[in-house]
Amino acid sequence: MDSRSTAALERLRRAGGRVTPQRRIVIEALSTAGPHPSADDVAARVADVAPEVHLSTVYRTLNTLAELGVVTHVHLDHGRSVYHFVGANGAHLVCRSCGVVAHLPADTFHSVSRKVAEATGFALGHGHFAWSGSCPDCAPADS
Amino acid sequence: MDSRSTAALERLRRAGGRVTPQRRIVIEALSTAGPHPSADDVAARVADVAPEVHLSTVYRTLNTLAELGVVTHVHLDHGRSVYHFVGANGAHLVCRSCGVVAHLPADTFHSVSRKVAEATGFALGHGHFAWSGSCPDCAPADS
DNA sequence: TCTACTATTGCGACCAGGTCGCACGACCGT
DNA sequence: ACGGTCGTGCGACCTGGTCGCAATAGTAGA
Repeated sequence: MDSRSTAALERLRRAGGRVTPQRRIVIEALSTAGPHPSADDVAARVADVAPEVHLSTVYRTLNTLAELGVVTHVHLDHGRSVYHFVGANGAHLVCRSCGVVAHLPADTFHSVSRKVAEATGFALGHGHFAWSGSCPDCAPADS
Repeated sequence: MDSRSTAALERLRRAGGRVTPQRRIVIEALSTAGPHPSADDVAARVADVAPEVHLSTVYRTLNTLAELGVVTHVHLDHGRSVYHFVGANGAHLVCRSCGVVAHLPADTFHSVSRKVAEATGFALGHGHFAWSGSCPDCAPADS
C-alpha cells in the first residue's frame, strides 16, 4: 500500500466516509494498475483479487474518490476513459493511432494555457479531456 | 441548401456514394442546426422534417460523411459529441460549467501545437477532442 | 465493549448512445 | 429501361455506466 493509497483512505475518512475492504481494494488496484488504467482495467484488477466486489461498487468508489478530489478521470476516445490519482499537473495527450497516453509537463501546459486565455478568454483545465494527436512513434496527425 | 451542403453531396457522389433523400435531409439538418449540433440534435431536426428517417440512418450518414472527410465530430463530455463540417482549423474548447463550445483560432492552435511538439514530440490533431476549461462567463477552471 | 446510526454494498433492472445484420427498395451507370 | 449493388428501415443487440432497494457493516459515542 503506497502513500497515495493511504492518503486516499485518509481523505476518505476525513470526509466522513467509511473505509471498507472494497474501497481499499479499489484504491490498491488503482495504484498498482499502471499510470492510466481505464475503469475496467481497475475493475478487472479488483475482480482478480476479490471477485465478489461488484462492478457498480468499483464505479461508485471511483466516483466518490473523484468527488473528493483524490482521483480524476480523463476521457480518451469514444467510450474510453482512464482514471488516475490527482497529482502532477499538466494535460494528457493520447495518440490517435496507437492509443498511448502521455503527460504534457506542467510548465508547457501553463504556457499553452496562457496563450489560449489570451486568444479566447478560456481558462483551460487540465483534467477531464485528453488532447488527441500522434505520438512520435506514429505517423503525423491527420486533420 | 448552402454551399457546404452541396459540396458534401458532390463529395459523396464523387466517392461513388449515392445521393438519397435521406442523406440530403441529414446534410441539410447538419448545416442548419447551429454550429455544434450533437448527434441527436441532428437526429431531432431530421425527425422534424422526415420522421420516417431512421435513427441508425442518421448515424450511418454521419459516419459516412466523416469517413469522406466532410464532417468531423468532437467528443465533449461523457457521452456527448458534436458534429460539424470540416472547415476552419483550430481546436474546440468546451466550458465545463455552461457547456458552451468555442473555437480556438488556427494561429493560436498552431503555436500551441508547436510548443507541445517541442516538449513531448506529440503532434496535436485539432479534431476529435475538445479541450475543457471555463469560458469567460463562468468561474475559473478548477483542476 | 456494545449499540445504534447510517454509509456502503451486492444485486439486478435499467438507461443512453450507438452499432449491426438482414431483407427490401431505390440510385444511377450503361 | 434495366439491374447490380449501395443504402435504408427495422429491431435486436452491445458497451459503459447508473439506480433503487434491502441487507450488511464501519464508526462514533456511551
